Amino acid sequence: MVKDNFNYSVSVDCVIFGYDDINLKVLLIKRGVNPYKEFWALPGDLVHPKESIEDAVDRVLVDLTGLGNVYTQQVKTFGDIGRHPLGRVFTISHYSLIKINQYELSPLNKNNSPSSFASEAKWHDINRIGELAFDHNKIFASCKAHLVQSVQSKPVGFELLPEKFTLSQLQNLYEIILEKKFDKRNFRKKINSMKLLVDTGKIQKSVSHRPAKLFQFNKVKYLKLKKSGFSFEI
Amino acid sequence: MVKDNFNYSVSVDCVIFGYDDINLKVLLIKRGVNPYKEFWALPGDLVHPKESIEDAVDRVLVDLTGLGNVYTQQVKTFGDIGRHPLGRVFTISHYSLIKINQYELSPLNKNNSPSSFASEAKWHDINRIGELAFDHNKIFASCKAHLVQSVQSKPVGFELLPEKFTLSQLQNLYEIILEKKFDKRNFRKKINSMKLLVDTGKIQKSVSHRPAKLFQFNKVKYLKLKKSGFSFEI
DNA sequence: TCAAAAGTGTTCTGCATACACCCATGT
DNA sequence: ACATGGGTGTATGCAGAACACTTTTGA
Repeated sequence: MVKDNFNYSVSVDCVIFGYDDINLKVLLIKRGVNPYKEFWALPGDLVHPKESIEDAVDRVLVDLTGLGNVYTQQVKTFGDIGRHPLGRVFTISHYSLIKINQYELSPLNKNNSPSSFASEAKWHDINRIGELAFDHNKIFASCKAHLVQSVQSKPVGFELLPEKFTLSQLQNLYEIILEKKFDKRNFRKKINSMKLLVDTGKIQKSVSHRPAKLFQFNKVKYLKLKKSGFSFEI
Repeated sequence: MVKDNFNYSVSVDCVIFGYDDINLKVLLIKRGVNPYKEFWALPGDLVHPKESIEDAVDRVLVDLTGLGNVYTQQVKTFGDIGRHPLGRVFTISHYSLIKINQYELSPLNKNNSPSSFASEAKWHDINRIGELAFDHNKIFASCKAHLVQSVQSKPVGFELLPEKFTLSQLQNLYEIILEKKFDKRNFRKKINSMKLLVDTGKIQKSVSHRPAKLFQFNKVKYLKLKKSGFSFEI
């Protein structure tokens, strides 16, 4: 293996999902530099020489959102010859699920940071993202499809909800991701039968209707159950 | 983006699964060169400059097995800093499912071919693969886990069976991959209810017991059904 | 008192499970 | 004739689906 074989570049791209109680959103940046200046794009950056793939993803997330400790899933690597005009760049796509109410837009355009490519960052409704830079529409589609699969067999939906949430919020989230309606009573029966939610004893405030109970996801219990063969299914 | 950012190398690695009517097997090569000389390893090669990821995988497969048109699934990209002693090499792992009876060992050590790393290629029982080169044990584990998931929601098991197969072969395959037993009558009821197999009218020959009917998987019908919302579930 | 969403049980249907015997072939 | 795996049906239980009304709050 000679030096000639080390001519490629590798990046990570992140599909950052959030849920605002109405729709599923994705956080996009508007590119302030060429190529694809003024196009909306997935946030991402090159993997640095002394950094693992996971560290690069975390760096992008922290830099853009200020959030660490975020649920992240590697999805697929894209490396078509012409996908980047400046050379052969492979990009390892990921999606992250964040609690949108914890999100605060970081100041952009810090030097040498992933968001230094960006002139703006904004949440977009996942059904209205238009034409993105590079092959990012393809990447987004892969990540969305992966999320749809994942949410049905792993309790990852909770990563998109606040710490304390109502059953209607949970149901609405599933309805939006899976694009189908659930019967309220049957949905609650199923969730209840898993015994993974704990009633916090608190209720919603200042809603102009009967306030709903607030629940929390018991992750520790889930991990124990999983070890003994339990599988989460919606 | 300057030249400095193009210092990495990218390879593909393939977990090639086969099924010999008894066990699930993986095709490994014994490395004839350093690093990891004499270690068993997953077949793989660098992605060439003018070649897509998929083409690189196909090249590895054709070179080693002579088989084209093989079911292949990208799984995960590994790029830890120390994973390759000669530099930063990212590897995009895949698994392939082949009909083991179509497989013929190709002559090894052709120049400039993926198998030029190899002194030997051999099928290994998936439960007895020992310590592999690089991080290939981790890669194998990922691919195996992905296969286990996949086989339960997609009809990929048929890729491991001959064109015409018996229901017992099919059941045994699932039992081995999922490491659990099925009831013969219930298994057949389920398979039958999907109406995806066609009775070829032929039967086994030269078996010292009642010969079994041979079936074929109707892929065209599956693809149609899938479009209208059908989902394969074992 | 009205509007809005929360919360709650029962019936029915269909699918998963459990289970045992006869059949066709080669030796 | 015997050994080996092939092939088949029924009864039971459980989980998913369909379905409507009362409750609690803010305005």
